[in-house]
Amino acid sequence: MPTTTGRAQGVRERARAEMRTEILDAARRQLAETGAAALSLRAVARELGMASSAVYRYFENRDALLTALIIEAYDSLGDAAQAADTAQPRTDVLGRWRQICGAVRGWALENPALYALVYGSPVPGYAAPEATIGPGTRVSRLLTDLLRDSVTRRSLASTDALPLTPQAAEGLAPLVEFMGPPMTTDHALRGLMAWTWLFGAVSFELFGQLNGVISPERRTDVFDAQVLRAAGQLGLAPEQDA
Amino acid sequence: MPTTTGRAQGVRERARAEMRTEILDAARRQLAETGAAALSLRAVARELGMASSAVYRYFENRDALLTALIIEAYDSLGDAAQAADTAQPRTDVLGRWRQICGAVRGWALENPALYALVYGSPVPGYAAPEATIGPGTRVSRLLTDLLRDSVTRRSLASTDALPLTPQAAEGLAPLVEFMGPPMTTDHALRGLMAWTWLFGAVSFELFGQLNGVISPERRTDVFDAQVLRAAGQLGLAPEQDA
DNA sequence: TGTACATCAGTGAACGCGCGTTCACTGATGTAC
DNA sequence: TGTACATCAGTGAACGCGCGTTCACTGATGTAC
Repeated sequence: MPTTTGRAQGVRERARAEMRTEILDAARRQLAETGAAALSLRAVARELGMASSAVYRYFENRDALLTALIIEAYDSLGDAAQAADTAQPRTDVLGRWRQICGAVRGWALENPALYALVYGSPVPGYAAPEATIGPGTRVSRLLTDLLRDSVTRRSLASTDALPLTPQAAEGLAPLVEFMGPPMTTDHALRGLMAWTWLFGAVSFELFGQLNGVISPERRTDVFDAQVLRAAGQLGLAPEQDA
Repeated sequence: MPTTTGRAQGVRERARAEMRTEILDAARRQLAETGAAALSLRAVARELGMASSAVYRYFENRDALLTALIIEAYDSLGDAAQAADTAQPRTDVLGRWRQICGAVRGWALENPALYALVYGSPVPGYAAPEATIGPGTRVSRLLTDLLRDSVTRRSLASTDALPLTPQAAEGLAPLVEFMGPPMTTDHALRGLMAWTWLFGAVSFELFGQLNGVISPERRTDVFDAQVLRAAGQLGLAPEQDA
């Protein structure tokens, strides 16, 4: 029945969208202070000067708010990493790897609460819905594409593939499929380790595990050094590997 | 004034200690269900059938309970890793590395809530007191000792030390000191990456990041494969490195 | 060994607080004729 | 262009709940003589 004029509804919809982002902004701010588990609808509403019940016009419940924040986080991180990637010449795979790593770390340092939300311990009692899966794989997709470019350009040494048990190869099968041809099980294992290292390094730094281990003012330098070594182990910088 | 007979007080003290561990047990159980942020003194007391105020006879407040759990977690993990280490011949550095990694992962899978407590996102509003620092370094200490044994036994190749910027070396200085002589900056960087990878891998598995990436029933195999590769990169298995 | 006293574990009520969610409502904005 | 009606954002009170912490208390256990 709504034979929308388009313009008029547009105004209301725009107001709705604005209010929605205002709520998300406030929620993001609060996340930083209290953590995901203690994120409170009422506090969000309070910060915006509105009745807590009004938030329900925009989000079905607290979990829906959390889900929106998670998707936002994955998307924001994905954007940052992708921008860093495409700013490099496509052929400069080492440069792309370094830029992606730096972007992931930089984004995490700027948005520690959002990072913890998606890469920290799961929020108890909250099960991430399927809608978060897609955005969650954007960084992996970038790394995969990078690796594939390396392989097809022959700059990834194919000679030093190491042996693997059949069981391990079987376990890596979904990842090989995600990577797509012509990627092999060996590429999958290397990529998995690089990916694991990258987020392990960022998590360690953010979650305080490096305190007393790496001088705070030199963390970027140490991170960069690790990025280079990881590139060698990935096979991106053959002259460094062995 | 208390000219303790020793025996009598011993009874009371033993009862105290027992009650304390009962409270900690209940708290641990609850941690698994609700997460650290939602850990509740009242719920712990309820589970033990006592008044919530009684808990204050044993722990000054909620944070003190959390601190006790954190120390317990670090100690329990440290025990597991140490037992795995010492079960291997001291000269078998590769075997020790594999066992330590397996023990860390195994402990984490058995105690996911405790693992998340110490290696997950920090609990908002809770600042870990100094008492947690010592127990927190036990695994790093094991890995460091292992690396040193490798070096002194010459089974860690010293020829393939890669270049490092002075800034990165400076940042690694506290770690080099922690490792003690004769460890170098290169050893520190390698050790840091292995340590980062290990906990990154365990966190990814526990926090659900491997869902859809590695077949659940083959995760142990894939983990073992990574452990071997990491050993090569660490320099523990020279025949695999390069 | 027996008695007076001190210590201390545990109780239960109370404090003030914040939470998620529902619901009947008001009033402004948009729609249809 | 003007009017009757529908839609919908936002309100405020209420629901039932759980939380950490304090405090005066009771009664059992241990201590000193």
